[in-house]
Amino acid sequence: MAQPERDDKTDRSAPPPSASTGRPRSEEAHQAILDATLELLIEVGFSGLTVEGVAQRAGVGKATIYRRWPSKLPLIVEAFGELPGFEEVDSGSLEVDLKETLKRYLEAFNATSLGAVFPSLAGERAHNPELSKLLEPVARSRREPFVRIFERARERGEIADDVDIGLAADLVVGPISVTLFFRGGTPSPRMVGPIVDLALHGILRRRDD
Amino acid sequence: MAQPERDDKTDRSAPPPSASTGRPRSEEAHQAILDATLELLIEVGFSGLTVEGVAQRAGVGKATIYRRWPSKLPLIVEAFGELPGFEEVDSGSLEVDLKETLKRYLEAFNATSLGAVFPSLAGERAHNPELSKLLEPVARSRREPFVRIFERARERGEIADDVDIGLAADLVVGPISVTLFFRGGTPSPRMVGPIVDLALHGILRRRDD
DNA sequence: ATGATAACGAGACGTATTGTATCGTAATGC
DNA sequence: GCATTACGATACAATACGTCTCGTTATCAT
Repeated sequence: MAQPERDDKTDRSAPPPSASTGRPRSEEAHQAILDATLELLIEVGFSGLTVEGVAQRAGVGKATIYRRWPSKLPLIVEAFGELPGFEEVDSGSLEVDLKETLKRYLEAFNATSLGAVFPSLAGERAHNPELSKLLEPVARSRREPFVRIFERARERGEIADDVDIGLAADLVVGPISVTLFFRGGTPSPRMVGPIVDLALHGILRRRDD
Repeated sequence: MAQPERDDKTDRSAPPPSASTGRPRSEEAHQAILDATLELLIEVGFSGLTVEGVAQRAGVGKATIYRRWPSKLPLIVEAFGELPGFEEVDSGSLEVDLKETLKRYLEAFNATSLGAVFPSLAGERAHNPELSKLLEPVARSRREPFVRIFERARERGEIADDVDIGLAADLVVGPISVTLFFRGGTPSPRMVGPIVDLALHGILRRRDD
């Protein structure tokens, strides 16, 4: 009681600094909470997820959750971050790299229901700077493989020097983003070929068609 | 009391069919509610918006809101639909049409804070079929101008017959969608030129560069 | 062993929000 | 002027968040 209150509201993931004794936190419970969060996030979405529901499914008390995460949001973000990424491809060909990476990108997206979860979080971001900061590395890790593919292609001389590589990456992923967010659909792997062809060669009719 | 209850939960926007008498609904209150909803939607976002807050700002009672909309969601969607669209361009040139339309698209997006509101709604869509249905025409109205631009370009022979026009539209809008949703940024009108150039001519180095 | 310490599951609690219902009042039609 | 319906205000039950307190259990230091 004489202790000043912790005003650290952002990180309860580690036990208090003075704690080298006492019952250790259950790693099993920790993982069960993350698993349950992810399951419910997929099932009922961001706004439908309740901490009570997570606690019940994980078989833990609510306090066990709040001991680790200061609020619902960081819990969701951490569970979200557990989703696996996708492997990069380096075949020596821009077109092959793009098609294969985009295919894996989509497969990871659909297999993990990232497509159902990410929009929920993205929607909250504009009015929640903390969430925005937490979400940034996740978004970046999805973009970087494409940036690297284009950097390698530039070194090989496959693309012009004045092509904005970041923009090229966004152009390739763009139709998937549109399908997901604007149209509310599930991006199909069948989109990959046409997307890459169109992005690489352009929409205009070529003289040598 | 002997009356069967209305199970129509989706439309209270019109007075009950039997009502040709009594005090008419205040059109002033109606508009004040929509305005307040839109203001608050922009200020505090989807999850921060409360019906109580809308009632207070609009200077009406909560019942006046629930008399018109069955729940918070349809209210938000209707307020959202009040946002203005953007004018189409038909200059006879694909490149000019695209750049000018995309510029207006972005200006409308930013001026109306649609960019701050749409992601919130999009995120809920996956777990709310009703919202999905309500959101569809909004999304479609933003896409159709681009589809028409490409249809006219095809008639003029500017693009090949085998180009998927829907995909082309998504390709042009794609980087904006990526910026908005994945990166949480505000799309700048300065993106328009590079986007259209890259989408039209392709990422690959042309032989006649 | 034994005691100090902290996490554990369970659940009560205060606050806030949603959506319903009920006030007395005000506006419109017959 | 009377029936009818909307009005603003507010009380209400249900639900969720986040805090707190139970009695219990696991680990460390001695």
